Amino acid sequence: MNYKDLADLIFPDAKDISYYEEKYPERNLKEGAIVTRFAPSPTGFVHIGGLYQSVIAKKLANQTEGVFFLRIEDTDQKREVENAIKDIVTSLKDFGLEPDEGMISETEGKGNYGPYKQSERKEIYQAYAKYLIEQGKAYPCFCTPEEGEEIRAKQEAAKIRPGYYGVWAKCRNVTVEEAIERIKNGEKYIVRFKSPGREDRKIKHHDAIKGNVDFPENDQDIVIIKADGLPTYHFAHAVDDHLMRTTLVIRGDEWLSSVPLHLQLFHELGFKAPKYAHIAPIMKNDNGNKRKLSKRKDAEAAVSYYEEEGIPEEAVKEYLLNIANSNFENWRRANKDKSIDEFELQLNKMSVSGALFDMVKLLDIGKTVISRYTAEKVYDEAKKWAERHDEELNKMLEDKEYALKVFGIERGNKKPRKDIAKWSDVKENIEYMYDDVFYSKKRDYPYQVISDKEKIKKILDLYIEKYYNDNDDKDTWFEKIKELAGEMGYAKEVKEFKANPDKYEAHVGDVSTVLRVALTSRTNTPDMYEIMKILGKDRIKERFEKGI
RNA sequence: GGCCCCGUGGUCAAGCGGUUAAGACAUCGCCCUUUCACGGCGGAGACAUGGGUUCGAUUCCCGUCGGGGUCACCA
Repeated sequence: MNYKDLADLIFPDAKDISYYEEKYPERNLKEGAIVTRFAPSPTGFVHIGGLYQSVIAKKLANQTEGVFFLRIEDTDQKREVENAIKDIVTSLKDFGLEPDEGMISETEGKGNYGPYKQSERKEIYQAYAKYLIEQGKAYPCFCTPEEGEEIRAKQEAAKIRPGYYGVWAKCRNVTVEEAIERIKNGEKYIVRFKSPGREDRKIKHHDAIKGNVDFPENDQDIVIIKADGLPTYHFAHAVDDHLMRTTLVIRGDEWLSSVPLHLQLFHELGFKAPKYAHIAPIMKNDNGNKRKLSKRKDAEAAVSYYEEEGIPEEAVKEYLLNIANSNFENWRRANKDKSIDEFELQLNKMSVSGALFDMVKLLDIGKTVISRYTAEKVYDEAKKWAERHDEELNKMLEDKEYALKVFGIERGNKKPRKDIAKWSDVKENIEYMYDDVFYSKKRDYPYQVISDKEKIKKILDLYIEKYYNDNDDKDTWFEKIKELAGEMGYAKEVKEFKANPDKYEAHVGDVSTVLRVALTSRTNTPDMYEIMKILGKDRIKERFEKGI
């Protein structure tokens, strides 16, 4: 009896691997094209780190006219979470990161290298596991999980390196005959890789991001097929990325230390190994210690958070690109109107260690991104957000024509307003332009320098009766406020006031403040001329009457 | 603990043996301005540490300290 008999006994129905090799041929792409993927496991919501990887992967594929695909790694059925796949697919779509190939919904895949869900590839993994067994490069292991723990405990007690290797790999030397007999007797087993590695030898790895990294060879006989017949991550990675003809594996750097194993697997399977790019995670400061953004502790770890807060997808992507390649910022400044698709990402410029997540910076980018939008776009996005998250704002925005005027204030000129960082800022920013909302809420009138009620009333009355005219242009409009200041005995120019502080009680700016506060109940607003234009005389008058 | 990686202002980071050690965000001041947001100008603020190597180290080497990752029938 030989390895072949053993392999046939374990996987009687498995196809010969030549079947798959022919079915999934080399891709016919131009030289240098990168085939890469996002390969999450469906264990919950999409993490910002996953989005980060996807942004990078998609960009690299696009830049090189390659392929970006989505593969679902669901080989651990215990951890699977309902709707997770749907969530992954829609998150990518929301951020404009649709894969060229791979899963496009909970159940459907697109492309010629599928299935793109690992649980549907069971027979493929088994074919390759069988192939390894036939070659004596893998073997059935009869150790129970409990025995495994015992071995580990002994190793820890003896302070030696833990794991299934060398003399500890009990089943490695079980003869074919014995193995066959034990299997026939119904003994439970898993399949392990027979590692040809030696811990005292080094391997060299060149990572596209981390650079040159040397490791000891892998000598662990890791399991490749679990008790449930599904492969472990390592084995599935080797088989899938070979068969899907991946050229560049982009993944989190928690995988870096598995590289020796993976390279060995590729080698023993007779595959050409892909290149690797291990990305440093996005971190968070936690009491002086850095740690990865955590799904459990940090709201901002979930991609859905950004949608809920109304932070534009574009801002999130720009921020991520910023972390990826710090020269993005310079590029952006030099190319204000270009699409980020035109920016060329370089892997070797990526940071080797993890960056702290900076919400302040993200929001700053959000402000800039939104300031570039037209009133129409601001309206559309704000409306879309309001429909999902803010009923009151949604109602305010029903009158599109009016909303467009409001959003049009100081927008579209060379120095557009930068006061909205995220859609959830919008309501607070515009609510005073809506009578219903404005009058329904409790308002303070924080008058400043001129706070005497009589004087305020006089200013307001004079202004609306004598000076205000719907048809004034901005210069005339302001000229009149100056005249009003003069009539009140205040300085018509701020400079004059500053030159003669004792001579005047107040100046034109203070008069403006009175008007502004009466109008909006706040001391800070965008351009008051434009606000008055939109409000019109009747509403201005009404506000003056109520604002005293 | 073993192995691997990393250590430039508060944060993200240029730098790659000789620099007044860029830039961005944040912060402070001034200017612009009827307020604010913007914009402009300016300020403060950094090479973890100790040894080497060198005419000269932020840069190269070693140690120390600090941080991160990994050591599953999880990915």
